[in-house]
Amino acid sequence: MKINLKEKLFYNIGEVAEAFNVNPSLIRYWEKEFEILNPKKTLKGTRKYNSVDINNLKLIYNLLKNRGFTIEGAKEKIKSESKKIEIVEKLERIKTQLILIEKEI
Amino acid sequence: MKINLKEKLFYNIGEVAEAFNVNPSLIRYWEKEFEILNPKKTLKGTRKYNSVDINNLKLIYNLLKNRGFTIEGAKEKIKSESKKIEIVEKLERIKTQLILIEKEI
DNA sequence: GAATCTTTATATTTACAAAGAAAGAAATAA
DNA sequence: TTATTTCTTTCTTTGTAAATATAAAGATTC
Repeated sequence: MKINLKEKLFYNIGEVAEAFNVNPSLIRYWEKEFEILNPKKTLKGTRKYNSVDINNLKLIYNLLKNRGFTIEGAKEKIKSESKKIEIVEKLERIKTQLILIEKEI
Repeated sequence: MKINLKEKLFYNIGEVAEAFNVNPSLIRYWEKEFEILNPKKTLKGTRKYNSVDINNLKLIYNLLKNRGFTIEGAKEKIKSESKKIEIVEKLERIKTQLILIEKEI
């Protein structure tokens, strides 16, 4: 990324595209393909990217442009990663439950 | 894979293609793309696949068809994996050297 | 004659870009 | 200020190039 995207709360597609050095159409295309990419839109439909959107874009960019995944492959990867996170969270909750039980005993 | 490829020492391209449920042309195409794929050939040029070749095919198939890599991405992945293995081997050799030195002291 | 070979042509899929319309922003005139 | 013009950006839809996969052709081998 040329420009650093950490000054504003929201960015337009042009700024984002320039930062990633890709065509704006590509950013829109990724939006169609990847569920996680969901920038807010103004009433007239202009996209507004916040830091979460930027991070998701970084993730997608990395998988596609650096790590050599296909779009489908990247989708799967993202899904399985988020599943892993879910499982870890589940285990964390179980852990705190168990600690509580231990204390009661 | 439909058929299990563990009975013979060598298989022809037709058997391999059927086992992976792909077109023979695809197997030849992958051979052009992936250096690691190097089946022996008879004097007349007929390909003979042994277990190493089959394993390499499994690896390639898995990266492309299951894990969603592009061809280029899969090539990179294979390279970086083999580099990892090289490094581990290097470290193993250093370890034995160090043990020898320790004993001398 | 069924399977394989190489080379070349073609189909299919994937990833991205172009085109024309609409909206936004900036400069200029009333 | 408030219209008006002008230039830029973004929109969606459609088109297209590149990558990937397969098929065809003609010759050769099993």
